[in-house]
Amino acid sequence: MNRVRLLVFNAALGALDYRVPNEMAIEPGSIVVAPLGPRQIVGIVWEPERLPAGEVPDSKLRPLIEVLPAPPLPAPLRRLIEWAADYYVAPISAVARMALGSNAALRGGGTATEYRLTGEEPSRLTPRRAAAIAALRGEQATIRELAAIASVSEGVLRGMVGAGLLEPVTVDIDRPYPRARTDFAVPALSDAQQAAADTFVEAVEKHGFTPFLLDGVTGSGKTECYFEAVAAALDQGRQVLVLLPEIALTENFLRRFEQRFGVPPVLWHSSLKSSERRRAWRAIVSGPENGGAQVVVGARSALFLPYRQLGLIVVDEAHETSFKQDDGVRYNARDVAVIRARFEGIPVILASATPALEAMYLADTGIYRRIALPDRFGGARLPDISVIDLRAEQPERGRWLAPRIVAGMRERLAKGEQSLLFLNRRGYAPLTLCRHCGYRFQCPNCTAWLVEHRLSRRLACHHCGHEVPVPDACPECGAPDCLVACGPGVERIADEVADLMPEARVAVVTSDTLNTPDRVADFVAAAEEKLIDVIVGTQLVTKGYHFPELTLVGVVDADLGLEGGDLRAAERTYQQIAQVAGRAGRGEKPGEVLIQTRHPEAAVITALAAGDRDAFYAAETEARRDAGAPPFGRWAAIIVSSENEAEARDAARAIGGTRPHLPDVAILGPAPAPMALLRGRYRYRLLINARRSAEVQRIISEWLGRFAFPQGVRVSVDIDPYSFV
DNA sequence: ATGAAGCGAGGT
DNA sequence: CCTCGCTTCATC
Repeated sequence: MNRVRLLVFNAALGALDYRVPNEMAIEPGSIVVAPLGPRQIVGIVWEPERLPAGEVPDSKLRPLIEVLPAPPLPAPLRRLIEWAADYYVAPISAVARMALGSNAALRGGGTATEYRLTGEEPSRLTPRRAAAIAALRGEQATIRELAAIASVSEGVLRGMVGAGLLEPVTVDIDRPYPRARTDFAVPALSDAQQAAADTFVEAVEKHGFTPFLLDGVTGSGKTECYFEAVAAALDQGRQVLVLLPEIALTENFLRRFEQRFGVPPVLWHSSLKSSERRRAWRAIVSGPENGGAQVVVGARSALFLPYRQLGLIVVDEAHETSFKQDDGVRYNARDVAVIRARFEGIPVILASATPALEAMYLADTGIYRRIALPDRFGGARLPDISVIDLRAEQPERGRWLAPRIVAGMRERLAKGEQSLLFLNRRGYAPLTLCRHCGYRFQCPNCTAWLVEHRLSRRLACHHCGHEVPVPDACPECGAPDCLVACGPGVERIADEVADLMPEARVAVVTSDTLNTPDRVADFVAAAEEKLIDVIVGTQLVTKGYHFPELTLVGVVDADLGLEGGDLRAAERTYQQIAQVAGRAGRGEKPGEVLIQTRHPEAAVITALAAGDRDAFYAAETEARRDAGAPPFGRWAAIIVSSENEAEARDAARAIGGTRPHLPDVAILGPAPAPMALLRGRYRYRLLINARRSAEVQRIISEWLGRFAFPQGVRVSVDIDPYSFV
């Protein structure tokens, strides 16, 4: 009897045993189709000793149906999946799912029919067709995807196909990607860059697990250094994965990549169209030969893909908190990247100007190899940083910018240089209230105020997407014209700049305004051509951009990130401000940074002002040590949620009532989570603080494994949480 | 997950 | 005696 164990993509089922038909060739990692009741499911052949399952007699086993035409998941990836499931206390099926692109990709081959505009412009157009033509210029995708892009129904587009406005294009799913040329444009590196690049190249050629921390100040040219390591891996016929924190970075990044290698990389992110995803996945699994993927640039979800021949992983902006996934499997891509490199036996480069404290600690203790680039490229100097004490230097009434920032911007405008104002708050105002009765606009689904967006004339919740038009009268007392905006968002700051300097050209840069690659490209081009004088932006502007004429950075509210009692608040504030400060003075002209705060004495602010990074890390290290926080201790959260408040509370209390009592483990709660209502679900939270030596994951899974909860209750575990909401 | 089976309440 | 809506159970 040829018996085999499958990992199936369902947490409740987990592992099921099947019989292998005689003529079928399978091995661990094979992706197969199996019968389940009346249905067919996809499963991955797994080593039975590594995937426990209930005993089922041979006589009950049904035969596998077929092996899918995709390479088996390699052993290092299977070990990584097991590791992540254990470490993050997540169902192994949920982790394994991230390795598979889509069901369609598993079949591979074949063609897809996409559509594009024919360019015909008939004299008479219905409004929907006109809107579709405007939205779809330059797009080519399936009808369904085009319908989503143009916000029209599929029926409209089908009608347009019939009318000859759209034409079908047959595309080969597995068509090859162009080859990268490692000698396309070899850059001239500084001595420090060359030394770093040489170290990376040597590690890539030796081909063993080596974790690097590429610790280089903003503007030091980290990317050029690791591009040489990428080139070395490609020359060896291996693949490279470059993880980036946000899709906003890619436009800029892609350009630099193409300038170095002559072709764009293969992209992987959540908003790929289905045919793009299919093509990318096939190329990734088929390896670097024959037009397969050589370099994959992706968001964190690219980390679990079945690369055939991985030779190097790079995590750029490795300190970014968006590498931490906050729903489903709550993994941190930065940490998992290092583990993957270990299983694959390859180097991994974590690049950052402001490394996470954990990474600094691992570098200090010699576990990571630190490669430092302490100077800016081309002799540019780091900017001068000064602090504006808002209690002493107050903005005018009803304004948010202190006179010194305004004077600085006027000076830059007169000289034809650019200014950047940073405020990590989208919209016009974070809170709207009625001056008559005091009514505050709150989200019905979340514990959060509705944020006024004046550009779209709406009040929006930034957590669940709930939106309402701004009303004319108070919904509570009915008084007309009584609503007042409280506090500033970037739109309000932009208004203030326009008021103070009517001749300045102001650009608001947030995820609302830069929501497509085209808009990002337009913004970058406009900034580079000096068609913008003042940029007002959220954290989107803190990274990646290089505008030589930008010489003044103003931080509107440095205290914003320090509120809320978040474990990493100080670190994140330091990183954000250091990153945005790094946008100033990247060219020949020196930069200046002005930081507005009400707490100029805070350790973060004094360290920033003094340019003393070591002082900040030293203070933060001691604070973490005292709090038993990472890297010295461990935190974990258990989040219990339900649409029914009482159900969530009861489940959380039931869990709390059976808490284990262990000497190395402190368990706090349950208490309502800081966002007690999120997307319509009531949330309770338990926090676990443990010594490093405690086996937190085992304790939690044994603790929670005893419970059976009602249908609507979800219990999720967050190991090493970043977000404390 | 997801469909089938089991079961009590209420309707014809 | 049937149907509806709900819970429980099995799927290898």
